[in-house]
Amino acid sequence: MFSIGVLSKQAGVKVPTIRYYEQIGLIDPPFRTEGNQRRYGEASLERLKFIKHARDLGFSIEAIGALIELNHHPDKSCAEASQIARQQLLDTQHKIASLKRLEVELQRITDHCHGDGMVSDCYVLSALSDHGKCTSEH
Amino acid sequence: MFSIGVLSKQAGVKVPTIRYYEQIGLIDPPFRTEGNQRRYGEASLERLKFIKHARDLGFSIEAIGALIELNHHPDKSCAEASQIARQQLLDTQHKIASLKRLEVELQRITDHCHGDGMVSDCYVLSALSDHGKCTSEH
DNA sequence: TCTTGAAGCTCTAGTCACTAGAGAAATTAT
DNA sequence: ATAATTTCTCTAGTGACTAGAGCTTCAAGA
Repeated sequence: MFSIGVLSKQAGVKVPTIRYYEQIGLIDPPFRTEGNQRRYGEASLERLKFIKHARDLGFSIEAIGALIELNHHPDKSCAEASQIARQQLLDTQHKIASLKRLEVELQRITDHCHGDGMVSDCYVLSALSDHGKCTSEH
Repeated sequence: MFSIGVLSKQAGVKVPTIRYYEQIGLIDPPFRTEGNQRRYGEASLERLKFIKHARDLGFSIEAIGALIELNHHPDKSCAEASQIARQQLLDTQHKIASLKRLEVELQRITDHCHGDGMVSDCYVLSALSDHGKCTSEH
């Protein structure tokens, strides 16, 4: 049995975040000492690590909740879990593609401006004013 | 002079967002009709398009505020504008690099799971439980 | 055993950039 | 004149936390 501070360090999740996860029902309320302090066991640590890892990979709290719910039914098919992960992969790929388009535009804009002119001639400012100068959609 | 609805359509920014921008001081309060409705001119449209474009490129409201402020001093050096844009480019590149690492892990996780097994054997769930299975840091 | 200082508790409010909804008033079209 | 649409203000909600106030409990050293 360990305190919330120890759990926090073990899992790499901040103390207020753990309390927040409990508040929204993502983790179960733990035992309490007589003085009302939280005490956790190994199972809590494992779950919190799971959550942390999934958050780091970009899963939403909602998706993580669904995965945990699935985990409670070991005899069910894992099709749903697979689907959630695949969707997360697609979302990530879309974000990458979108950011790459922005990168191209930003590179073009900054390449044109060396920061040594006057504001009135600044390509950064004029490019932002005029979407027509962009080479692709975004 | 046109209404907030027309401005909204012209700039591609939703009506409540325009009011929000006014509230936080990103755009100036416009004229009002006798009946208290907002009426805008061309200058407002240009500024709103500028904001929209910069937002689409990922600039924060704060950065946009700084760029607008610069725009009010045409005789100053554009070094600061250039710096803001370069920082935005760096941020974007970091985000892309980070998302690419996540993509690799997600791809690996989903490749291992065809969704036809049982939850108890699911690679998605076990991979999320065990960071040690990851091939790179994230 | 006492004391001190760290760690814990609850609760509220703030972050960012909006978005949604209620209920009333103004404007536009028929 | 009436009906339909738009606009107004205001409050509250979103996601995923983070920060702070003011209080209590715990663990370690003297």
